[in-house]
Amino acid sequence: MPELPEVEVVRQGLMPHLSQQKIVDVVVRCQRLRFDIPANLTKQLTGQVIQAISRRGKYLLFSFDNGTLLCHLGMSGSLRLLTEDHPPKKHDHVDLIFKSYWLRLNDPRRFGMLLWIKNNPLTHPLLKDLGPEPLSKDFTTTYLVSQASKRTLPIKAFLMNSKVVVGVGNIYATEVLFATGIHPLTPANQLKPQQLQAICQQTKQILRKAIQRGGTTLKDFVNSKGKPGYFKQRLKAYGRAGHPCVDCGTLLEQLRLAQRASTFCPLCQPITKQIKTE
DNA sequence: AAATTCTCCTGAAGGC
DNA sequence: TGCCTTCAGGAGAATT
Repeated sequence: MPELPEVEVVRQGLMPHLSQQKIVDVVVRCQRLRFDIPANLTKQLTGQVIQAISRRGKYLLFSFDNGTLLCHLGMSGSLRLLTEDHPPKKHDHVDLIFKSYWLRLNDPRRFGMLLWIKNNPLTHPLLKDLGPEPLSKDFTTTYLVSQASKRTLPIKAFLMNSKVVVGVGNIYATEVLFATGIHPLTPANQLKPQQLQAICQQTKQILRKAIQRGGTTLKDFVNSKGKPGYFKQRLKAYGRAGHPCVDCGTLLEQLRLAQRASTFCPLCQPITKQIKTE
């Protein structure tokens, strides 16, 4: 499932090939994603030149002179850059066709989005309330302390809230809390500044390392060339419930938090006395 | 208001 | 073999 590192890997893979390339046609085979793909997409995009490919959180933004194509890969979406026009496979919903490239969106679970934004994309409802980029200078300990002080929700839900910080999904939130020795249920406002500093630092470090390794491939994720990422081998907690902790050997446990599996080490990430267990 | 739950969707995995 | 249930989850929408 693409989180920030995976989306960034896709962006970096597409950029050198598609920057300044003109779209000659658009094929929409299935328009029902998270939101319906706008009916006028082909008309808006045909003949337009990609000016830039940027990222905001887990969103990809393709900039054109007449607007912005906003793309979210959801859980299972992938963008593949083809150099030949292969016959479409199952769930190959959309093609952006260039002179010598085919950019193909495949999304089995259809949680992704493909939207056309006419005006400044940063004022769009989906983007305007997003929190800071975790790898930017705006994401600081001071910021986290101020945000966490007024919130009682579990730190893991807090970290995965895109209004607090963008791009951190279940995999990386799980890893950050393991790396910092913090129990996922700890209320955000009970964390000490020192712990929030550790969260801030580890978030940056883990995301950077994941990008360097090409992202995390659990099952679906491939970059724009169809290659998987190699960060899965580095995951210490996510997906390892029932396996020994890499630091102390205790069997990792799993709980359910905000509809998501949360794996943690009961010894390295102790629950504090204040936390309710039910 | 903040916190929690529901919802969309398909494919894989497990039970019988 | 097949049918059923459960699970995986990003994030907006709905509800508490």
